[in-house]
Amino acid sequence: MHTIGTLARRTGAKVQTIRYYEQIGLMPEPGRSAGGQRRYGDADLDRLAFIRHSRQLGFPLDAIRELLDLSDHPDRDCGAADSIARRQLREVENRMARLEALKRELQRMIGECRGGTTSDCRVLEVLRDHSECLADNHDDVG
Amino acid sequence: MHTIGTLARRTGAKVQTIRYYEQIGLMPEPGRSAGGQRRYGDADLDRLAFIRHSRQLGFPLDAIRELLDLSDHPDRDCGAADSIARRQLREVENRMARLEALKRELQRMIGECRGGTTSDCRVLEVLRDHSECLADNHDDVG
DNA sequence: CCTTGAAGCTATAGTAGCTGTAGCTCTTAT
DNA sequence: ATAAGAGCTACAGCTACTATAGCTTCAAGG
Ligand SMILES: [Zn+2]
Ligand SMILES: [Zn+2]
Ligand SMILES: [Zn+2]
Ligand SMILES: [Zn+2]
Repeated sequence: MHTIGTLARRTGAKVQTIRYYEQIGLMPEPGRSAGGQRRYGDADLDRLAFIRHSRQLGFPLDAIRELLDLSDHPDRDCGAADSIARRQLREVENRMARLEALKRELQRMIGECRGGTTSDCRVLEVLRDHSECLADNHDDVG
Repeated sequence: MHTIGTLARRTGAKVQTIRYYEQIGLMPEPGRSAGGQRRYGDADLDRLAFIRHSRQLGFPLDAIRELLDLSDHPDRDCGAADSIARRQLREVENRMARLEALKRELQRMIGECRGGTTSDCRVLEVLRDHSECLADNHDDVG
């Protein structure tokens, strides 16, 4: 039996985060000690580790909910799990592409500034006027 | 004189977003019509365009607050503006590096899965056990 | 002048995923 | 018996908006 603090230490999650996961139904309500403190088993530890690891790989909580559900049913087809992972990969690739574009704009405006007063600042000029940008439209940052 | 809707159309911001910027002090309180509706001048339009453009380049609102302040004082040294932009560039580069690492892990786990049931799913195996990962620790996702 | 529909108003709650705080109580070791 | 440390609930706050409800104002057509 583990306390919530032990789970936190073993998984790297904050104590409040574990209670939050319980609140939103991602972690089950655990048993309680005589005094009302949470007591967890090894299965809870595994589940929390799964959640934290998935979060570190960027999966949103509702995707993790589905992944946990699949993981709880060992005889199902794994296609669903794979497609969630592929969706996450596409999401990561999209974000990277957007960031790459931002990076280029930032590098350019920083590189073009020759110092002086803010009235001559190339950085501020670009921010004032998007037509100074390379891209003709920036996608949403997300 | 422009209505809030005109500002929204001209800058791509939502009407509620403009009122939100006013509420947090990023946009000034504009004049009002006899009936109490907001009426903006061209300077407000420029300011909002500056804010939206900066947002599209990923600057957080408090950085934008500083940039606006610098932009409002044309005789200051532009070093401060440049260093805000450089900070933002570093932020973008960090995020990209983290995403690159995630991308590799996702690609690998997807590529290794040979289908079958969820008990054999390589994706779920990796999520269960971080030691299956390439990286020995994933940084925060942010 | 009157009507009508679009646009504006305030206030409030919700989004994602936590994190921090206040003011308690419980556990455990000495 | 006491005291430190950990746990408890409940709630506020974070970023940057977005959506809704229920109302009022504006501008154009008749
Ligand atoms: Zn400069
Ligand atoms: Zn631009
Ligand atoms: Zn699979
Ligand atoms: Zn891992």
